[in-house]
Amino acid sequence: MIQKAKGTKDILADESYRWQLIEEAAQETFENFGLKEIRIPTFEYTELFERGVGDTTDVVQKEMYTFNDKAGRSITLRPEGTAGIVRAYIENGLFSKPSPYKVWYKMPMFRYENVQKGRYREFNQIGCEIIGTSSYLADIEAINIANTFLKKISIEDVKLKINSIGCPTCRKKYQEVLKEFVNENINMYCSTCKSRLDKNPMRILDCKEEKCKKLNKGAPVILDYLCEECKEHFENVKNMLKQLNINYDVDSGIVRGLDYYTKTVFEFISQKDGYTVLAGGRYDGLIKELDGADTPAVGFAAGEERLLSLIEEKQPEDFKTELYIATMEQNQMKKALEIAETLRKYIVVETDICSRSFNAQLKYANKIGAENLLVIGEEEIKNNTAKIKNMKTGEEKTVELNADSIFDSIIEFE
RNA sequence: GUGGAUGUGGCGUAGUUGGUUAACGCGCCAGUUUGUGGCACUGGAGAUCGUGGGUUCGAGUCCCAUCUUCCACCCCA
Repeated sequence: MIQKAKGTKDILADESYRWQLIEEAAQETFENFGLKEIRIPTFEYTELFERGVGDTTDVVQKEMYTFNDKAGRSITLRPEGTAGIVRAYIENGLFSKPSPYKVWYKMPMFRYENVQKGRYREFNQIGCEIIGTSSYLADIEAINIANTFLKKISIEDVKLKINSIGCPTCRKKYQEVLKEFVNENINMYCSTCKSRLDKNPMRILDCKEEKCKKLNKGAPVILDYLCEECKEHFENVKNMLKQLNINYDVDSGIVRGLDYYTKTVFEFISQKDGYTVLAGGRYDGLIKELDGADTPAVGFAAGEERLLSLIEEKQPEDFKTELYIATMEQNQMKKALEIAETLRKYIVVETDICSRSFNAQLKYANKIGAENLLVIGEEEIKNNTAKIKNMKTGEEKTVELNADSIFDSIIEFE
């Protein structure tokens, strides 16, 4: 038997409406902030991610779905959204649109990693990008949008953590100090940390090994080495969050695994599951890195599967069939279909499509939870009247055999 | 990439130290019921026991390999 590919998921008809709920909430939230939806290709040339996301990152080094197409071009299924959107921004000359350029998206991402809780190889991200402003107010806007969205889908059990990782200038200074600190005890660190020293020293602070954690005590903190501009930016962000009553913790351990981040980074972490449901930050250097003009930007992305797992207990109502039309014999089908066609402008109507017996039709109507039942037989056609029944209460009513009269009595039942 | 657990009709399970046509509940379909569903009863469809090897007269049961799913590490949303 052919199974679904590892790390993928079927979203069946009895749960797709929960996804729609989240997606509708997302669309509403983003639109209320004036963002419009963008859709970009599922795959790009591999180079985009190597340069955009960073070729030393784990995502690029070991998690990409990369292959050669028939003409020998290296293609990669997008592992994240930002690089592609920035590519589209540059390629389509969107800098000539009113600035800032603000978009949101909802699209599947692909990462070849081992499956575990809240993690799939094909997963869906909902996110946004605000391109063209360096103001701290844009950082606030991003966090504010994220916060509003999470509230709208009733996710309260999350903690906002923020940090600033500075700009290339102050980060360079900091990394030197950090390297000196680590170097004093370098042979006591674990082997991965040793290899991180040159490549990406800030990752060392993120190490989960007990001995490394201990060694890291008293390590210099990036926040103490921010340049004037970065420092002021971060202070402004914190002040405004306070004024807006958005609770946050400053966590100097938040480093982010993608190379393009600068200054403000933030994560909303689930208290229950411990994983990040939404994360983002500023990426002032990315557009230039991808051969665009020097343009600041900020954005975030949320994992839809993770959001969903947090609201699993809450089961909103799926839609129900409001009227089932049963026929005694199939020569009443024409009438049934005519009435159904008219009523479908307003309500959900089902009729028999299995050539079932009258009795079997009723059983089916009951099983799918149809709210009302209309029976059409020889008599009804002759007298042009029929009985309509509320399946829940059992209440019955005689109506004229036309859409208006049927619709009216369905309304009356409610 | 590393480590642990798992796999029997659509779903949830049973299957005794290896022994005849793999069982049960739910669900699905039909009938009892050519004029009203839910209840009940009767019948039916549906499983090469994850896959491939091996041991054996004989494997759902034992051995090996492999895959999936779940969980953890790494990393990330």
